[in-house]
Amino acid sequence: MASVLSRRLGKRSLLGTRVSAPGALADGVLVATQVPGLQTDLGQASAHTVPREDGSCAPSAEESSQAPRFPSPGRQQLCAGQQVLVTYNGQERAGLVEQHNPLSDKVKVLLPEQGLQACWRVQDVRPAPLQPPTLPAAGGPSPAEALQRSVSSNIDVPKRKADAAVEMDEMVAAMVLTSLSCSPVVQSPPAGESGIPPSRAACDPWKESGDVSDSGSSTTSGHWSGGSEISTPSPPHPAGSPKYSSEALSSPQADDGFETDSDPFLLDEPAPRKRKNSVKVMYKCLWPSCGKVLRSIVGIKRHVKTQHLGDSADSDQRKREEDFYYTEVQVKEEPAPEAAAAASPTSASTPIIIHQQALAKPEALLVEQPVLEPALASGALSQSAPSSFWHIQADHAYQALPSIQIPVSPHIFTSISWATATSTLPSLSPVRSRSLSFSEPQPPTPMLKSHLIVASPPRVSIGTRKVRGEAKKCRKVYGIEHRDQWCTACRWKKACQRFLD
DNA sequence: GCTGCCGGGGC
DNA sequence: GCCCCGGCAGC
Repeated sequence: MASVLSRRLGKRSLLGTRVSAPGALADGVLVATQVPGLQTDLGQASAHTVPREDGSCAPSAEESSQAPRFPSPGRQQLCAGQQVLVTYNGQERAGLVEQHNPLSDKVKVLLPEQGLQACWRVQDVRPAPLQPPTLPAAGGPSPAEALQRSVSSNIDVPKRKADAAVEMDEMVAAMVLTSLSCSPVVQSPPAGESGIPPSRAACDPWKESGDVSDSGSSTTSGHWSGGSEISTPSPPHPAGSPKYSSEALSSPQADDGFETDSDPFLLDEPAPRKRKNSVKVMYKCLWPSCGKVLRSIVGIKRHVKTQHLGDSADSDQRKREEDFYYTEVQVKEEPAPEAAAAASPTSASTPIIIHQQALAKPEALLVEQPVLEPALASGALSQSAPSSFWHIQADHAYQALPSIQIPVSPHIFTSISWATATSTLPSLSPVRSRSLSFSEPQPPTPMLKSHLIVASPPRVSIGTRKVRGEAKKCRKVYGIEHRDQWCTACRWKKACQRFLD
């Protein structure tokens, strides 16, 4: 258990770097390595690392607090296979660079002597031929300094026993808050889409890809995080980086933005308020006979821009126009086997398209994620005229009506009866015969401004009170004296849900 | 009058 | 959201 806790703490630690020794220690569990006799004060040690905006850590004690916290221009770039020296167990060890992640300044080093791999911060790794540990270069750190620097890689592994749970709770709380700050729920309304700040836009792929694993340290898409679980999770990047975006794109979970099971932060956690009844906002292309549905604004914008508007148009004008060619739709997150069966192969076989536009603006670097969720039933829409989902939701639990999404054209006078919906959702009560009708005053053009179209069943009965059902009701069956056996609706003097007509 | 249930309201 | 109830309408 202690090891598990330690492991969880390791994965959740935001404070710095851990060193794991999977080969030398049992089961590859992350174990804090400490330099003997160099028990540094935690507060002092933590001053050695300052989290930067890109999720990496930079030494700040030596580089002075007034110095700008940017990567030093002379930061060493290590290449794979390069021989380096690292401090391991208080001793200098020769190792081979396996990977160097410049963004997070982490270097994956293979220690042949110990037969293990581990991650070091780049400043704790010294190229072997250039900087022998016992021969500090001119202006280089003294041996004492070198030792102190080496300690910084271990600063975040104090012996935590009693307050470990408390700290973990704090970390979890921080993660939750962090993720909430980018959660779709708080997403700004579409009216402000065009004014999305870059940071905001950069935040979208993170939340929409649903894959926040290795968000900070793993920016090379699969190379860095492969194998050991050494990578340290870091908070989401406030400012998006191209590499980061591409990483999110190539995530294997890119087809399910809400699948957070792989989230290392939440691993082994009791499912936190699962997405029951969660509604997801997606964006549908309104271009005639397109109907593509993407989960990010930037994705749909780029889709419209590249696929329909073309690149030749003036960029400003294009940016304005593309807003007209998509709409926001709400998607209920729930398994819908019927919808999945009805989905056309178009949606089922849609490949994941990754756009790598190194020179484009940051938002254009976000992945275009075709919707693969069967619940969306996008297959039925993908090749149809512009349409929207009417998200209909029962307003009372006793009505036991699952919310349904009925694709209709917003431009056509539409009349939907609940009986129609029953055909696709058998669990719906056929009793409901209220008609749902609405007409769109807008001209029949695809120029539909992005609106969140959410319609609930009209509460006003259209003049006709529901015809009394023929079936026996709970009242008749059980009698007044057994009122507790009535269905809830009957108890509440609502339409009986047990004995449907 | 009995019954079903809509709409409203309290908590 | 859960629960109750007044009141309306069909029988």
